[in-house]
Amino acid sequence: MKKELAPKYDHKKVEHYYEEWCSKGYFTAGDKTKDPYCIVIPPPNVTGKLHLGHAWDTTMQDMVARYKRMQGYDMLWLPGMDHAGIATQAKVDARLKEEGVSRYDIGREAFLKRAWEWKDEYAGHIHEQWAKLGLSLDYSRERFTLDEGLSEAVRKVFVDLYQEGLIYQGERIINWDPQAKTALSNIEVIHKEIEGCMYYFKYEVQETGKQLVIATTRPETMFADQAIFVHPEDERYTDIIGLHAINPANGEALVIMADDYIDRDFGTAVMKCTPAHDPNDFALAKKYGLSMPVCMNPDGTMNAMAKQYEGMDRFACRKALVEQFEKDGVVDHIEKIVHQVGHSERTGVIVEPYLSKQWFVKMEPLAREVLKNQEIEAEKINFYPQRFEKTFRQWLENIEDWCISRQLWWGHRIPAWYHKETKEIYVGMEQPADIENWEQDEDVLDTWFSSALWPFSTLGWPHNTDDLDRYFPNDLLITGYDIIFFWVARMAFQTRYCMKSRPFKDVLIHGLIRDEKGRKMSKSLGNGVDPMDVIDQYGLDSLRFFLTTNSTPGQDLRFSNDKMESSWNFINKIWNASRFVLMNLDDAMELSDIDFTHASMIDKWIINRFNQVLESVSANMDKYEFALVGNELYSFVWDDFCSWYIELSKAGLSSEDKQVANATKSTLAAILNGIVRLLHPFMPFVCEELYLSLPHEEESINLAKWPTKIDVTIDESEAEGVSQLITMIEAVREIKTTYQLKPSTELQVIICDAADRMLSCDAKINAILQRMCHATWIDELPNEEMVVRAIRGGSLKVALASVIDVEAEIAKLSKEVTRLQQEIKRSEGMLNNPGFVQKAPQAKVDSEKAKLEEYRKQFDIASKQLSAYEAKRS
RNA sequence: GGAGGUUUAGCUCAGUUGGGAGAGCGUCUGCCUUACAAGCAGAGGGUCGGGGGUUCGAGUCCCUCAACCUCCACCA
Repeated sequence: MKKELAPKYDHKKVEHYYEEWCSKGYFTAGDKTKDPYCIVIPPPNVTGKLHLGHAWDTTMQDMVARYKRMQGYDMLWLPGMDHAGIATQAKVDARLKEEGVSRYDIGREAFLKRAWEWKDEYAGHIHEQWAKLGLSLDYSRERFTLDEGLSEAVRKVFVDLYQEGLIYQGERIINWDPQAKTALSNIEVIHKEIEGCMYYFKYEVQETGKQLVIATTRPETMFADQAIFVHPEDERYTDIIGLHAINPANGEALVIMADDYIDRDFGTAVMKCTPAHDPNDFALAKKYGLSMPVCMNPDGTMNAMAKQYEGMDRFACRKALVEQFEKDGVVDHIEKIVHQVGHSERTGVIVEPYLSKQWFVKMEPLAREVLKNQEIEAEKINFYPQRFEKTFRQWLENIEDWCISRQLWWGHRIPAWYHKETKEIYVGMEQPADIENWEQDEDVLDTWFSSALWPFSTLGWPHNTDDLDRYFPNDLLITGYDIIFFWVARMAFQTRYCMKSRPFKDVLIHGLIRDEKGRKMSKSLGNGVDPMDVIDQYGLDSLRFFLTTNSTPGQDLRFSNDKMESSWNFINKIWNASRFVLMNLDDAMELSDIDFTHASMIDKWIINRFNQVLESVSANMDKYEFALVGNELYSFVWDDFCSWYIELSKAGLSSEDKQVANATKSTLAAILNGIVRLLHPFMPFVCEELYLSLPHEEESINLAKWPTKIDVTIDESEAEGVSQLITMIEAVREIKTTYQLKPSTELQVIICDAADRMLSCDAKINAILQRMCHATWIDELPNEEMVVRAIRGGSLKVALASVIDVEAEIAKLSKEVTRLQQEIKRSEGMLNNPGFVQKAPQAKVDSEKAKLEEYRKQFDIASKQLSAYEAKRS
């Protein structure tokens, strides 16, 4: 059953197959007669809608999935979403705020109910968008990071790591987000350059009355200062070591201590030590056993240590304190500086380094295992492009312990319980039997703790499922370079720990998508492009082709409306080519009717080109070089197939000889069917429409196989004949343009061989010349001046005495002669070089010899003609 | 302070083991040729950021300089 093809390409009328494809189970994995291939989707956050970056990331995955399916793999592309702890909680908080309540008003249980409602709502949006993007996901295996199975996996990993001593609880300086009121890991802190001040304050040495000047950027933390440090060998200060200085903020005496951590060249080389509010100070305090009081509340306001400033916001306190110091003459001077300050990745507020009790993963042993396995060929994760492995390794080599507890409600609650009386701690998969005597840890785990398990938790781990056995390790992961640390590295060590394996063999890293001006798309700039709008305007197939053919692995991609249009035009071109083919095929034609027995040299030429393209396209697909594939298909379809073959085929189609016409029809049908299959990973919808309209085998292109070489070969003289024909046509067209003749002007041409002997007319070629460029090949040498053009293997001449511009022809020929001389010189140089002849591949040497021969022939013809014109002139 | 990226036609970018500089868009000229004017046929346009080196041969490999960008680590 063939489909009718509409006269005009309209993406909106074509992109409707998705539900049908899903319901027919084309994307459901599990055919055990085939080899498995598995990709898991990077789970999008349930916080919002998918943006163009998601469209790019998932389109590449879909391309691989469709390619692998066509190659005969049992392809599993597993979908899922991430609960995105802090981000989702912030969204739900905001929604509650609109209703005038806070999460504390409604309590943990009711809050979680609201969060699940949020999740359901946004999961719905994401499903709609995945459908719009045409993704060949196996929805029967969809997972969510907070679902029951994944939660079990999370608990098991936590318990195992805890029991091995790789998870511990500790009081440390962590990054505190005072808005979300939770701890953050290091990589959730974005360092941004902002303007600030370096405040220089005067301290009085208690014992001597002398003045010390000490710098700080955060005066409000002075209430928690515990000591003053100088360098032990700093002669300026050696005499005051062991004495005390008065803290101007609260009048307390701070002991002056010495440690070689102090940089003698920085500032005044005197540092105040605030153990609970700075990681370096904390380390010093630990070394010397100083106490570590905290002077702030979790919401970023000052606590009772700040005396009259209690309850004031940290920055308001800073301002007020400095004003007070100005009045009191404590300020030595204030320097405006630009410095890096940590901001929360999610809420954007300035992060407070803060002493707090949290859970940590001890990273060094886990990272070491990953690094060790990167040395083993069968165990390493292969990065595409390779340079990203360096990024990955360097992070693991300099890793710090991972703070995994979050003071949130939305997430996996930490499976630790504290005994109400004994304060004993219990960590286990299940709650203690006598639960009434225990209280569970209030905190939840960092979202990335669960995402780190994604490659195997989604397949059923910790249970031994068939899927786990079959699809793990995954074959490929595709993601952006921005989450190598967040996610790729964490999957690497958690998978190594839990599964004693790499999570996936290959990881393809892509860049970020930017707007037309090259800026990052962001909410604050309001320059985001909604993929759904693009799809509405140009269609999904155009978007997919744009995304995959205008990008280089690992490089950023700039959105461009011009290139979207160009993608659409390409699809339109294929559409029209298909219409042409369909108009010329017999309605009843099936693939089984294809017969190349009487194929012409032109038919063989395009078949040969197709075979070449197929080979290189397959090789580049295997290397994830989608842009190279797309560009090659673009020029094959547009230039070779449409501009040359279709035009040349018109002669064959109108041939009296039925067998010849049938061979041409067969070639048109076979090549176009092959093209549509090669393009299916890029543009599944239009390819389905075309596939079903043309002679085809399967009920859907989703079931079609990746093409194989067509078993028709072209011999050398035939190939030469086509090349010669093409250059003839080009020569005639160029002459007509140069002499401002209408394209429809009938010209008579003669063809000469390399020795300038006139060749007699070939009727078939003549018919083609007629059709392609309104030229007639004649046998008689005209008795008048001729324009000459080099063609493959000889020359083409046209009698144009009345219009020949001798000077222009001389100029043109001189240029040509010079060019040929240079080429001959270059070619001879190469071939006379023993190094080249001995070392270069034989094929290279042969082709160079052939080129040289051709150049010499053309040179002879051109120089002879040039002298003829010159003689004429004088 | 470390690491990485970019620099090629007017614009946006390709250029996979070193072997005659490419595409899309834009520009100029001519065409409604019965698949496509969202098209067809021609044409013009680049000392491949600068300098040096390796090589018979460098956009491609090495060194160096410059400009722009990104990430990581940052100190009171």
